[in-house]
Amino acid sequence: MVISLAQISDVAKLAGVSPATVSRVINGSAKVSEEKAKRVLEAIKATGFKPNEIARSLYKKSSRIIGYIVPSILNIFLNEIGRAIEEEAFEHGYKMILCNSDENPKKEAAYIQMLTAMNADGIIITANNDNLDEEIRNCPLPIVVLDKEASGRYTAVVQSDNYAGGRLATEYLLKCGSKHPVLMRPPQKYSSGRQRFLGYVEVCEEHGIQPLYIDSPFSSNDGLRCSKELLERFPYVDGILAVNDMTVLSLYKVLLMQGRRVPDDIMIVGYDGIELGGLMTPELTTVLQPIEEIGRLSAKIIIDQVADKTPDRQEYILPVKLKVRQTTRPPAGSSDEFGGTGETILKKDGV
Amino acid sequence: MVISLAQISDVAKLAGVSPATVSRVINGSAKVSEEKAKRVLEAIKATGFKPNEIARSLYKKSSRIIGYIVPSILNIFLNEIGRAIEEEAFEHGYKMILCNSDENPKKEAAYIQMLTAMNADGIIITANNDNLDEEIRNCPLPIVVLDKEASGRYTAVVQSDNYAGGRLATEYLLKCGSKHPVLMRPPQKYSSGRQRFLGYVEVCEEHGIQPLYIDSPFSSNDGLRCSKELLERFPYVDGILAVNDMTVLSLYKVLLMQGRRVPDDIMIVGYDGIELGGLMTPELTTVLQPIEEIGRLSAKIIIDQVADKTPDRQEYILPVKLKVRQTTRPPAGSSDEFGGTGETILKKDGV
DNA sequence: CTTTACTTTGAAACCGGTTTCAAAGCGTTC
DNA sequence: GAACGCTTTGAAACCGGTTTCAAAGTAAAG
Repeated sequence: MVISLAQISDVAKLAGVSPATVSRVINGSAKVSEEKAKRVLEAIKATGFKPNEIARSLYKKSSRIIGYIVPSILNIFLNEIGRAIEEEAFEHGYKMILCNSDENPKKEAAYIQMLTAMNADGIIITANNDNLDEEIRNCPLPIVVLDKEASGRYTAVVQSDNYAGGRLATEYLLKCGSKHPVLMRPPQKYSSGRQRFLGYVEVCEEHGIQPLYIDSPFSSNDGLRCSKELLERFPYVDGILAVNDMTVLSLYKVLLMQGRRVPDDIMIVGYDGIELGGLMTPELTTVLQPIEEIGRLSAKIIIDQVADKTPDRQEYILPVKLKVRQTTRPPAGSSDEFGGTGETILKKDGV
Repeated sequence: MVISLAQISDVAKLAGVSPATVSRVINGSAKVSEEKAKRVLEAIKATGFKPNEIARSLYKKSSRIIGYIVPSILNIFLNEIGRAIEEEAFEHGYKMILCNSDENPKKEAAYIQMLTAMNADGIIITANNDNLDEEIRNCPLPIVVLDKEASGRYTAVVQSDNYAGGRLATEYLLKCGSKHPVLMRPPQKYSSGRQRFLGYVEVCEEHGIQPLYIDSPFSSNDGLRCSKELLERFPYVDGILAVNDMTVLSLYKVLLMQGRRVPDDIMIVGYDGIELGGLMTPELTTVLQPIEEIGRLSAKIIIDQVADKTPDRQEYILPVKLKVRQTTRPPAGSSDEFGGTGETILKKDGV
C-alpha cells in the first residue's frame, strides 16, 4: 500500500497560487496577503501536505538533526547522556539520532559519512578509535567529542573533570578508613582514563600509600574477570575504585561468593552516577559525572555553532561530585555529598 | 572552519567526462569504457568526493535508513533489540537510526515525520500511544510494530509469544514448589501485557490456585514502589513473576531489607532476558524473549519490503524460553532450559 | 560500401523544495 | 496625470545528484 504524499505544487494549485507563495507561507520568509495566506493554509490542511525535508535540506544545507555516535547502544552511561542531548535538541527544534558504531571503525566512518551526507547540523561522538581522524578531517560538520583529548579537528571537547574525579574517590575512600584502596584502572588510551589514574596516584602519594591497580575495560562483559583477578592479586584489599558503576554488579557477585561484606570488609566507590547505582543493593557510593550537563552542553554547542559559526575551538571540563550511599562506611559527621569544586573549567584555544 | 566538499561536477571536470558518466561509474548503473572509468576513479580519489546522500535520495526516494523509535533510550531490553536491528541492517547495507520519543506523542509524531521526510526505508516502532494512528496512517513507509496488537495500518507486527511466556513462568514456578505465586502484572493497555496476564491466570486456574497480582509499569522508577506494595499486600508470597528483569533489582532491595532470602523464602522469575539478569546476584531465572530474532526479523521485513513490495500484512509471534538460573529452587532432574515450543507462529492477514 | 544493431556518451529533465529577480499592482507625491 | 517607491507575486534558477533520451561512434551483416 503506497500512499502518495501531497507536494507543494498540489497545494499551490488548490489554493490558486504559485509554489513560491506556498513556501513563503510555510516558512514565513516573506509577506503574503492575508487573503492568499488563508487559502494556502486551508489547502495545506485539505491535502495533508508535509514538506519533504530532503528537498528542503538539499537547498538549505541544514536538516536540524544532531547525530550522536556511541560505541555501544548498551552503554547506560552514554545513553543517559543521549537522553539529555535529545531533550536539549528538541527544545530548540532539533532532533537527535543515535547511531551505534559497535566499536567498529568502519561503522563509525559510515555513520559520520551518513550524517554529513544528510546535512546533519553536527555530530557528537564519544571516545573512539584514533584511526578515525581522516574521516573527521573530511567532515565539514561541527563535531563535539566527549571523553577524549582535544587533538584533531574538533569543534569542542566536553568532558567531566576526570582528574578531580579520580582524586575525589580516592580521598573519600581514605577518609573512610581504607588502608589499601585498589583502582580498577580505566583504559589508558583515553585521556579520561589517564586523568583518573593520575588523580588516584597523586592522592596515594600524598598519603604515603602504594598505588595499586588492575587494568579494566569499560565493557560489562569483562567485569567478572577483572573483579576476580583483582581479589586474587590483592586479597588484602579493603577499598575498590570501580572502573564504572556497571562493573560493580560483577564485583558484588564475586565478593558475595567469597563471603566478603560491603561495606564492612570492603568499601566500593563507583564511577559515572547512572541511575542503576541507586537500584543496587547495597546502593552504590559513586562519583557523579554531570550527565545532564554534558549532554545539554554538547547539544547547545552545536546549535550555537549553526547560528554563530564561531570558529574557535573550546574544551569544557565539567565538575564532578561524589554521591555517598551505602558502599562506604562514612566518617563521622559527613553529608551525602563530598567535595567537587563546582566550577566549570573552560580552555579556549584557537584552531 | 568550513570544508567545502567536492561535487560530482568537480570530479567530472577533472576526469574530462560528464557528470552522468561519473554517476554511472559510482553506481555501476551502466557500462562505461575502461579508459574513462579509470580516469573517473582517479578523479574521485584525488578530490575525495563523497556523493551527497540528500541529493541522491531526493531522486531515488530511498536512503537505506531504518528508523527505530523507542519510548525510552534507557530501556535496556529495547536497546538490545536495537543492537540486533542495527546488525541486520548493516549487513544489508542499511543504517539504523534510533529515535527517542520519551513517551511523548508529539516527539513520536515528529520523528515519524522526520523519517518520512528523509526518505527512510521503514520504521520500527515499539508499543506506543494509540493517538498516533493518524500519523501512522499518513506515513507511506513500511512500519513494523513491536509488542502491540495488530490494529491500524502496519506492515507487520513482531512479538514474542507473551501468552506462552506467561504460562511458562507460572508453570515453572509452580513446578518448583511455589504455593502462592504473585504476578507483577504488566500494563493491560498493551496486548503483550494482556497476553502474559492471560497465560498466568489460566495456569493458576488449571492448578486450582488463586491468581494474585499487582499492577506494575515497565519503568524502573516504579519498581521500588511496586515491590513494596506487593509484599505488603501479599506477605505470604513465595514466588514472584516480575514485570521485567530490570524491576528485579528493586525487588532484591526490598526483599533484602525485609530479610527474605532468594530463592529460599521467595523465588523470582524475571521477564525479557536482558544481559543484566546474568550479572545480578543471585543470577536471575527469567523468560527469555528472542531478542536477537525480534530485532533481526523486524529489520529483515523492512529490507524485503523495499525489494518486493509485498503488500500483505503479517503478524509474527516468536517463541520464548525459560532460562533457569539462581532465583528459583529447581525441581529434581531439571536442566537450565524449560519448555518453549520452538515454533514461530505466523498469522497472515490481507490488508 | 551501405544498412542495421548495438554500445558509449553528454545534454537535459527530474526529484521537491527555497530563493532570487523582475514585473505587476497600488498608493503617494509633485 | 506622470513619476516614484513600496509591496506582493510568479517564473525561473538553484541545491547535487540520477536517469532518460537521442546522438555519435563502432562493429557486424548483407
